[in-house]
Amino acid sequence: MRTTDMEVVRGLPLFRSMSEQAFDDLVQAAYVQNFPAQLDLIHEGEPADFLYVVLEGRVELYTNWNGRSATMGMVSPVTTFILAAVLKDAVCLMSARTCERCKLLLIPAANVRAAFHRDEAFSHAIIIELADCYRTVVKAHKNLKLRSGVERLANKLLHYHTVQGGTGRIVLPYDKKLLASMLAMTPENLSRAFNTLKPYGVEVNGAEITFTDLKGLETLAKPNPRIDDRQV
Amino acid sequence: MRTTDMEVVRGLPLFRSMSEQAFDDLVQAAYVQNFPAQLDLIHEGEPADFLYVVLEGRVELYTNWNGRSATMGMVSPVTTFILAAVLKDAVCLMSARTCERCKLLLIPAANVRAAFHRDEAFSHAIIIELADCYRTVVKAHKNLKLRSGVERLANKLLHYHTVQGGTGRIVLPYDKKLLASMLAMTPENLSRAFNTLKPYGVEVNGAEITFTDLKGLETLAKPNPRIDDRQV
DNA sequence: CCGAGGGCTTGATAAACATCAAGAGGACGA
DNA sequence: TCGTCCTCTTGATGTTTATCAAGCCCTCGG
Repeated sequence: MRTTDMEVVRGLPLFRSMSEQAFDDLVQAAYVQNFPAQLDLIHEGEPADFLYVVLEGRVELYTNWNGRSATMGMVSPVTTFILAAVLKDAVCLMSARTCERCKLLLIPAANVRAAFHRDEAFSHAIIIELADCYRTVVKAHKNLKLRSGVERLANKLLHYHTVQGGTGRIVLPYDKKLLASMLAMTPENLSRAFNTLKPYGVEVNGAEITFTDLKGLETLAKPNPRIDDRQV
Repeated sequence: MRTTDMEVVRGLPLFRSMSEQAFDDLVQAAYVQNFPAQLDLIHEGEPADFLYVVLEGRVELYTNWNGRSATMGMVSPVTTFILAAVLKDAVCLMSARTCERCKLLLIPAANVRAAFHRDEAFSHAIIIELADCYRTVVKAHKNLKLRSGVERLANKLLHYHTVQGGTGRIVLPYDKKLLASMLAMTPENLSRAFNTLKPYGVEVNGAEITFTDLKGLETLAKPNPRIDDRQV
C-alpha cells in the first residue's frame, strides 16, 4: 500500500485511535486492489471474508429477492463497508459492485476480529462506527417510509446543495439512472419528479441543476436533521 | 429491582459477560418502573437519557414527519432499546411508547458509557449487540423495498407459524391494527391482504389463523433467511 | 456521413396502496 | 337493557408508482 493511502486509512475515525502495533498488524495482512467498473465484489449470502475500504471510486450496495433488485446505499471514498458481517463472522446481507473503476483496501476479516479483541481503543472506535452505521440505516428507513418519491428527491437535491457550497447551483454526482435507484424509484419516475419540482424553481439541464426558489423548495421538502443529516 | 428481574437482565447476551463489579455499578444506578399503556416514553429528537430494558409488556418504536407516522419496530421482553443513541450520546431517531402496561428497567446513559470504557468484555458484547441491531434494520429495509404488502404479510404469518411450533395454526400476538402498522400498511389493506391469501389456504377467524396449504403459501411468500430470520 | 446503442424523457396503461364512507359485530359501562 | 365505542371489514374512489412502448438526442465507431 502506498504511504499516502495508508495515512488516509489511518486517519479514519475507525482506525485513528488504535495502537501503532495493532494498525501495523492489520495493514500487513491487508492488500490494495484495483477493480474495473461494474464488477461484483460481494454476493449476499456469502461469508464476509474481508473488511473493505473504498480508497477511490464508488461502490453500490444492493440486494435481490425473487427477481427484484434494490439499491441499499452508495459507498464513497474513504469509507469502510460490511463491518457488521465481518465482526459477527456472518454472511453478508447485501451484495456489492463497483460503479466505476475502484481502488479498494481488503483487510482479512479474521485479522479485524483479532484486532478488536487485542486493542481496546479499536473496539471503542468500532462501537461508534457501528452506532453510526445503525443510525444511517434507520434514517434511510424513515426516508422511505415517511416520504413520497418527489419528497425524497427534493431533500436529496437540498442535501447536494448544502454539500456543494450552497451557490444555488449543483451538479449531480451520479447519472440519473443511479440516482433513481438510490431514491428507490424508476428512471421514468425520477424524470417526472423533476417535472413536478419545476414549479418550485428547480431547473434541470443535464446533470446541472439550478434553484430559483430555495425557500419554496424547502417548504415542500421539509428537510429534517434526523432523516437527512449525516452527523446526527 | 427484584432478584428474578436482575437475573434475567444479567442473562442477556449484552450483560452476560461483563464483570460482577461493572454489572453491579450499572444496576445500582438503574431503576425499575411501571408504565401504563399508550404512554410516550421517548420523543425523537430528545437526548437519550437512559438505556431501556423491557422486562414486561411491549413497546412500539415509531417515527413522525410532516404529519405522517410510521412504526419502526416492536420491542418484546426481554430486550434493550435505543442503545446506539445512548452510546453516541446523541438524540433519539425514533420515538417510543408502551403498547400495554409495561415494566421497564432504566439505566442512566452516562453509566452505560462509563461501563463500556471500564469493562472490556462489556464493550465486546456491545459490538455484537450493535451489529445485530444494524442487521435487523437492514433486513427490515429489504423487506420493505423488495416485497409487496401481501408478500410481507405471508412471510410474517410463516414466521409466526415457525415460532409458535408449526402446528398449522397460529394466534396473532397483536391486534390487527398494530400488525398492519408493523407491516407498513393500513388496516383496510391488511384486511384485503388476508382475503388475497385465502386461495393459499389461509383461514382467518379473529386472531386465530389456520393454514391448509403451507406449501402453496411458501411458494407465494418465498421466505429468505437474510430477510426473515432473526439469527442470520 | 451513416447507423447503432445508450441515456433520458414522455405518454398510455396497469398495479399497488391510501383514503373516505359505511356498516357489522363485540365489549363495556351507565 | 340500551347506547356507545372500538375493531374489523367491505366498497368506491383517488393517488402514487411501476411497466410498457415509443421517440429524442447524444456519442461513438465504422
